[in-house]
Amino acid sequence: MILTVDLDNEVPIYQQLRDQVVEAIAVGELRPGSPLPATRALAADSGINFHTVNKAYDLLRREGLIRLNRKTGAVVTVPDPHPSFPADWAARAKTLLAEAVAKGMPTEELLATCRSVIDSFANNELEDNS
Amino acid sequence: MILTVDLDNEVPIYQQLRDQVVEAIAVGELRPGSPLPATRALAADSGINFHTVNKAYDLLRREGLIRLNRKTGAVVTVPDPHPSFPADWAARAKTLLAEAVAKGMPTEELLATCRSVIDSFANNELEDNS
DNA sequence: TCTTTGTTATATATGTTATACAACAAATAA
DNA sequence: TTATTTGTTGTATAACATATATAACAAAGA
Repeated sequence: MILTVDLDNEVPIYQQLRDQVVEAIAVGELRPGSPLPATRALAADSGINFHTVNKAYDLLRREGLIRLNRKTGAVVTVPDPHPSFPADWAARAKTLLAEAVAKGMPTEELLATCRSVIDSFANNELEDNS
Repeated sequence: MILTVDLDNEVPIYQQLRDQVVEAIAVGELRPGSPLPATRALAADSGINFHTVNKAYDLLRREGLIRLNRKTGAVVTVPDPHPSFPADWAARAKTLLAEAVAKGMPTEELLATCRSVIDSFANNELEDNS
């Protein structure tokens, strides 16, 4: 599990860490039961404050993606989706898709991009099973 | 052109306004040449400060979606996409799609949701032509 | 001239982000 | 038992983002 931060990026550090963990779960690099680095270790390796890592882990915990305790550290959980998640996600997807349409991207290209990204997740999952 | 704001929403007001304009352009409710409300008028109608409206309009201008001048006010422009836009957009789409996959949403449901949203844009465009 | 429009400037209040230092509690290893 | 490692919590500070308030300027049109 390799996590990196870009201090020059406008995206907050804790959000960068959160996004990388989410993508790692999506591609199957992290599965239910997989451990994440200890907050202090990750902070030292990344050259950032451990409170910032703490905030990223707390966000992931509130999203229901990881579990935290003193015994095992941070561990990926089995997904337990809220009933409202699909609708909430669709609303955010609408905003993102609208931006692309407003900027003149053809709708076929939008769907092709989404399909390509999703396929890249699935393909990585298969590779990890080998 | 009806714009509303939700002060209890965690999303910043200027971002809410920006998102609504983007969606209105995507569905064809706003087209190249369409005027937007004057900053002071919109601020008064929404009960917010006109500087906040100003910030939303400035963001839309920097995104290349509207044009601002003293004569005509804020006007929707013809989309002039940057060459890097599709790649940048794909990176953001990846983050959003990864979240849904990590939360256990089936990939077919993801694509179906995207397709449904895009279709809703296209359908509204046709309705506006009548 | 008067009004309307965008534009710019300054100031204030509140919330967010990130860091720093410190201490506590629980589990594990020596 | 002692020492270490882990997550957890607290306070403090600095920088930046968000939103409001008041004010003034410039350009176009009625």
